[in-house]
Parts: sequence; structure tokens; C-alpha cells
Amino acid sequence: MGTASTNTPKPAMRDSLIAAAFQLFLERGYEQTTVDDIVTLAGVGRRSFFRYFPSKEDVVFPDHEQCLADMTRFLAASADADDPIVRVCDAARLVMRMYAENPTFSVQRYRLTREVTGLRTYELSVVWRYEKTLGDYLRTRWADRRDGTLRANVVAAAVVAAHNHALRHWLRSGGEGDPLAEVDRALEFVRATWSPDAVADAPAEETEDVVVVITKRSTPMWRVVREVESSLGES
Amino acid sequence: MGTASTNTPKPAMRDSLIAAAFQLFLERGYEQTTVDDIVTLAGVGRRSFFRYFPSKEDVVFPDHEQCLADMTRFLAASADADDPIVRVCDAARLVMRMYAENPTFSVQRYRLTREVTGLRTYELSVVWRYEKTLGDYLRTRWADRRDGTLRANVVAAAVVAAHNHALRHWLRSGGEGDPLAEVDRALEFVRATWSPDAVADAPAEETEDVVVVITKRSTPMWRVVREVESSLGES
DNA sequence: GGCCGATGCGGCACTTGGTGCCGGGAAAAT
DNA sequence: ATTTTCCCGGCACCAAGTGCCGCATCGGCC
Repeated sequence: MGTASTNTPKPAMRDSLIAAAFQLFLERGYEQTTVDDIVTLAGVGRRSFFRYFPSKEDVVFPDHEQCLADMTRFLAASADADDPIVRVCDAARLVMRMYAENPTFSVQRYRLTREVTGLRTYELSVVWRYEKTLGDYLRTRWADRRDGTLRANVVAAAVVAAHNHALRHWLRSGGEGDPLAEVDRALEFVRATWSPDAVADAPAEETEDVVVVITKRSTPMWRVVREVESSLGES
Repeated sequence: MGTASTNTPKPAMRDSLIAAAFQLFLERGYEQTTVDDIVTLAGVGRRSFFRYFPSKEDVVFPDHEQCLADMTRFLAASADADDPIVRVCDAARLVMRMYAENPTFSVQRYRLTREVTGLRTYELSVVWRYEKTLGDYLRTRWADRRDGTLRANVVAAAVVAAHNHALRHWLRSGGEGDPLAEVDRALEFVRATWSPDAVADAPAEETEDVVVVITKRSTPMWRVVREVESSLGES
């Protein structure tokens, strides 16, 4: 899974357009760069730019469409057994992984989106699509639950907010540190607030020798013990 | 407070532009209406439109700027005594009240934003400013708290999501029923998840309901139990 | 009452993002 | 080798948004 399957046969022109665009954006700013500037630097026709990118803003977020498709497939391939909240948290990790793949590119783009209002707005629409995808998944999983759609919307928003919190902290630091660990911490906060104190499905792969159990103060001690024991027993 | 204080001296032209715009938007669609169409119907010059509205989208959301200022003032006028979460929930109610003031207008706008992508994106940027305002407030209130900014971001997102849930449900029903009651229900869900169910009394700061236990498989169980118990005892 | 400055409105001219359309050329199918 | 298909480039064009300037109207001030 991860980053496989999807084919990008010959995106030579597309990549050169992205490269030319970012070169100009970084040296003279986004709004000071026209599409004509980009295509002349890339040596292609103006019409071809809009063939690969529906708008000028799209060239700044070239991989989000792909990532969104990955998330949709990931959620569609989930079983009824696993905790929905854990599932959407894992889905959010997919996005963070995409950012972490190209740290320098992500940081450069972050600086752009912070300064240019239009780009921030565009990013908002992208984030909204992620949130909607997560919300739709939770809504179907909690169709029978009381206040299921309200719960789905709130949890989806919380997951996105936690993800963005970790992401922005990492981007502001210039791409230092482990973004995956940060998003794990943030998402764990969200999971702990809603998912019952069950440990859920410990990653199993990542276990090593350490066992993490999260519980609430109100949980009786014998349940905590049983939770730790079961966590030790499996995997 | 509420809807007082702010002065709108002579918005004659501004109002006529809004009226003309919505008339055309509703009868032939947003994208099929040019700014020239609006100004000719309103009987004013094209340049005047952009004097009152920085962009074509702004005419669809004429009162959000005012509402955002109201929310900012409302949060700034809060005391340290009241629960921050209750405060941001009340702030969200302000927005719902604004929508509820003109039901038919709100419903018409809702239909537009559902169909036109550009308007939905614009609305997202408005919602983002609300969420940022709430988040900034919570951040300062929880400056000393552990994971204060993460908590602030997540709670702000949850409040906005709950508000939007109630709002959209009301708008989809065509403006029937009491939107204030609906948003109360939704916000109560959010408040109950974080703010201890005590309505007021015990400050009980830093209760931190969640306990994280990290141990190794090799650790004997009695040590784990003692660790958990000591963790529960302190703080 | 006559003069004058500020303010608001309208009319250009212009830039830029974005689209429809068509012609040409290279590759691929036959 | 011919034909079909697909990709690219070059127009022409539309609409959003901005800068600039002229004009009118309204207000204060002497």
C-alpha cells in the first residue's frame, strides 16, 4: 500500500512546470509571478499549463489529489472490526507521511501559504475535502448510533485539527524532528478523548518491547490490569 | 451587546447592490451573473461595486465581517472566572444568532454555497477565521496548561464543527424549527466531552482525566499496578 | 452669497487568470 | 506508407479586479 499502485506514466512536462513555478515563486513571490512567466521559463505553451493544472493555485499542491484518493481507498478497505476512530487517525497519518516525504518542498510551500491569502484559502478547501472524507466514513460507521452524524463531524474536525497542529509545528521548525511522532502524540490525544479506554489495536508491528496503555482515572484498577495483560498477551 | 453599537450610516448603495446581486444569483445562477449585470441592474457604476465589496464573492456574505468583529469583542470581554469552553460555545451561538436573524436570506445563501464551488471555498475561509479566533482565545486561556495549544486547536475545531452541524441541519430544512435550540444540543455534546460535567463549582484545574501508562513487557505486573496507582495519587 | 476642499461616484484603460477552438505534428495502430 | 489519435501550441475571447482621473455634489468658511 503506502505509495504504490497509482501510475504516473510520463509527467515530464508537469514536473518541469512545477519546478519552474516554484523557482519563480520563491525568488519573486507568488502573486508577482504570472502564468506566462512560468510557461516561458519552462519553455512550453501557456495552454499546456492549464492542461495539467486547472488553476494557478493547483501547481502549489500537486500531490494532494493523489493523497486524497489514497485516503479514500484506505478507508474503503477497512473492516467492521477495527475502531473507527483509530481508523481515521491512521488515515490522517497518511497525509502526514506525504508531507514528510519531501520535507524541503513542504517547508517551502508552507512559507508560501502563510504569506499568500489565496493559497491559504485553497489549502483550506483541500483540508475540507480530507475532513469530509473522514466525516463520511465515520457517519456510515455510526449510522445507528445516537447523534451519529454530529459525533462524526466533531471527531473528524478534531482529527484534522490535531493533524494540522502537529503538521504546522513541524513545518514551522523548518522540517526538523520526526513529524510522524508528533502527529502520533496529537492524534493520541484525540483518540483518548473519545475511544473508550481500550487500547484498541496496538500497531503490532511497531511494538518492540514497550507497551503503552491509556486509560482514565475513573476506570477501576482491575480493568487497567486486565487491559495491560491483554495487551501483553496478544501480538 | 448582541447586535448593537456598530454603526452603518448610509449603506443605501451597498444594500441595493446586495439586493440586485441576489436577485440575479437566484434567477440565473452565480457564475452566470457578471458584475456588470449586477451594477446595471442596481443602476450604478461598475467601479462602485468593488468599492463596497473587494470581490464578487463578498457580496454573498455581507455580514460576516461584522459578526466576526462581534465575536472578537465578546471573547475579549470575558473574565478569568468563566469556563473557557462555555465561553467559546457562547461565542459560537453569536454566529448562529446572526444566521437566525434572516432565515430566508440564510437559506437562499445556503443553496448558493452548496452549488457553487467558489462560494463554498470562500465560506471555508470565513469559517476558518472564526475557528482561529476561538483557537486564539483558548490558547491564551490555556497558556500554562500541558498541551494547551493542541487542546485549544482541537476544541476550537470541535466547537465550529458542532455549530456547523446544527446550522447546516437547520438550513437544509429550509429554516424550519429553532436553530438556537439545535446548536445548544450540538454544543452541549462538545462541552460535555471536555468540560467536567459539573456546571460550575469546583475549579479542579489540571484534572487531566487521561492517564498514560508506559511499561515494558518484562516488567512484573505488580510494578505496573503500583506505577499506575502512584500516577493516580499525585498531581 | 460666493469660494473651496473633501468625498463619492462613474468611466475608462489595463493586467491577469481561465476557456474554447482549431491547426499542426509526432507517435501509434492498421 | 497511410490513417487515426493524441498531445501541444497559438490564437481570440471573457470576466474579475485595479489604477487613474474627471466630475459632481455637498459641506464648511470667509
